[in-house]
Parts: sequence; structure tokens; C-alpha cells
Amino acid sequence: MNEAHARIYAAIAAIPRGRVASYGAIAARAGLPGRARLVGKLLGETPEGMILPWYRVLRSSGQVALPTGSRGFREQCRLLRAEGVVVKNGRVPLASFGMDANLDRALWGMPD
DNA sequence: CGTCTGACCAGTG
DNA sequence: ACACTGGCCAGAC
Repeated sequence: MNEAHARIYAAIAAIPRGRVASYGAIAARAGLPGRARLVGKLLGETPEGMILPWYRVLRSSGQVALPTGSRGFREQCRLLRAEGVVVKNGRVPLASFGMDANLDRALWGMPD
């Protein structure tokens, strides 16, 4: 566990309930712009019992990164839907649930 | 040292 | 919408 790892974990832990963020956004928030792969690498080796909202991290396209249909994939969809996030075909509409979707919510009063 | 491999990404066509 | 490119970099070998 080094400094970069700690900052990445902190950035993920900071994603509000019912919202999602991309790997790239997490990396940037952790002060490591352009290093989305490092975020993915870290999550890949995240211990089972670790308390972390890993499922709120998606690709920049809104797609769930895990292989479609895999156990992790289904678990991620389940956890997201459990907090009100819409997941359709393994994908989340970032315009409504992304962390930078404030304007959308103000105009349309979507999730909260 | 060199090479390969990722829960990735933005740009281009 | 899809395919490809070059960029990213820590670890395994």
C-alpha cells in the first residue's frame, strides 16, 4: 500500500451513494490524471472483505467493466440497483447518475 | 534489462 | 454504433 493506492481508495470511498464515477475520473481525483488503468488494477486485487464502494466505478462510457454475465458483473448491477441506480444492458446513463450530472438533476429532478 | 498484460481513455475515421 | 491507435504504468516473468 503506497501513497497512490491510498489516494485512489479515498477517491472511491468518496463517491456518494446512488452515484457513479469513471476510472479516469477517480484517477484524476486522486491526483493521478491519465492513470485509469492503475485504478482498475487496484480494484482487481482488492481483497474480498474490503469495505469499499468498488461497484460505483464504471468505464467512461457508463459500461460495467467486468465481463458481461460474470459473477462480479451481476453483483455490481445488483448493488447499484439496490441504491437506485439504473443499469440497462450492463450500462448506466452517466448523464443522470454520474458525479458531474448536477445540471441534469437541477433541470429534471432525477435521482438524489 | 525487455515483454506482456490489464475492472482504462480520448481521439480519429 | 464500431475498430484502431497511442498513451498510461505497476507487476509478473
